[in-house]
Amino acid sequence: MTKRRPQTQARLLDAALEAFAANGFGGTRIEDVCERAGYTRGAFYSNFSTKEELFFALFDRHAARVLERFEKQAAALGDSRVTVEAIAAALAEFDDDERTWYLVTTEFTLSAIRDPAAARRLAEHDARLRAEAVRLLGERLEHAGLRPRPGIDLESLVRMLIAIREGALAQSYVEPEALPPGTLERRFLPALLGAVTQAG
Amino acid sequence: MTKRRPQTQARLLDAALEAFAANGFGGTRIEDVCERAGYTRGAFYSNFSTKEELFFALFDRHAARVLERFEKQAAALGDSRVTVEAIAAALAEFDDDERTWYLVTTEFTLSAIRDPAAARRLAEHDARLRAEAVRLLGERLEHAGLRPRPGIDLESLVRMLIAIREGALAQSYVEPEALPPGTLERRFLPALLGAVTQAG
DNA sequence: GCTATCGGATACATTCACGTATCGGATACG
DNA sequence: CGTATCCGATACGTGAATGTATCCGATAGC
Repeated sequence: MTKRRPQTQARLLDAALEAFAANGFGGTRIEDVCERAGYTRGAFYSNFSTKEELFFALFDRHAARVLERFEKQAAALGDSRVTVEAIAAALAEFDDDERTWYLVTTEFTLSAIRDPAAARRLAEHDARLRAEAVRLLGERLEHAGLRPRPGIDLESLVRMLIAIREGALAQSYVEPEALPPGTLERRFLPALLGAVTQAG
Repeated sequence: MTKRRPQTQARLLDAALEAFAANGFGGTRIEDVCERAGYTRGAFYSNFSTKEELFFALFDRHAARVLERFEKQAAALGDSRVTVEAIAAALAEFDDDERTWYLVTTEFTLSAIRDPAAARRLAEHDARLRAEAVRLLGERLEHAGLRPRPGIDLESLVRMLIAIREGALAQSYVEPEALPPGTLERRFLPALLGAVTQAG
């Protein structure tokens, strides 16, 4: 019997995302999640056994969605012309719900740094995402008539771009008015990308 | 009467740092901190009123120490000659207890993103730290016979360097073997710094 | 449509962390 | 020294979040 079940789980996960983003993992009670989802704690314990399990389930769903969306974007871009500036501009754009994800994934990252099992899980997902990013960035550079300078591999470059994105977001969310998301990317990525690539 | 008092507070703060780094803010009980420090909860409530207060006290102490250390480094460097590579190398170095600080400050940042009051506090501290960094970087660049290219201000550049540092650390701590701390800095900072500065 | 099973609600007991109030020992001061 | 005050320990009460056990309604198979 499984008609309601997936829906219930999905709603609980949606609610958990909201709750964790609003109050953090430690700061949300199981009942918070249930209230947001429109259930009681009975429903929760019928579907999950601990708050941690819910957290991990949320991460897995989120990871799958991010990857899926990313693959679609990569596929959709096709053969369009690009420049270094265009690549930088694309990296300076942010979804509306980026903030919510940022809060939850960063907290997950923290737990992963403390817990080897979670770290493996996170590393695996990140590797898949990076592979897509490497593919996408490689295509874009090729279309722009560029290739990495000697000593620069795309994998590292992607890691660098991710680091910049995450680090810049942290500052932007602490001081949204002083540093709107994308500011640092727009200002520095063209120079950085130009410096690590060459014609060819 | 104040002989034991500062010592007790210091020990509680040390213990809190350990505990928060190990289990996160939400995940540590006040008693955890007291046990690590070798006291009972009575000592805690005699010195602090809430766990949040302890957290802020810890943060303030850390901020003061970092600033102090930073100023010393700036003073010690004096007029020595530098290159872009030397600056990059300096930014690629990490304390042993950097990891502990990273865990605690990142969690604090998350709470600050959620709470405007904490965000102001954090922004204030960060601004002081950035001001020192701007001064130091300006001196180093001058000694290297460089100045920022038009359109690049040092303040933004420092923000960028901090973003890179934090973002890279996150990846390094999740996969220490795949990406030891400093890897990305060594690989990309020379190019980045070279691209955003010019002789003068 | 009847029934067996499943999913979620309700009610309860328990655990756990918290905060306070009080006590005993140590320290600075006269 | 003696004493007043401060500091940390101990013991207790409280509230909140948790987990479980049971119940009721809904759903799928016959």
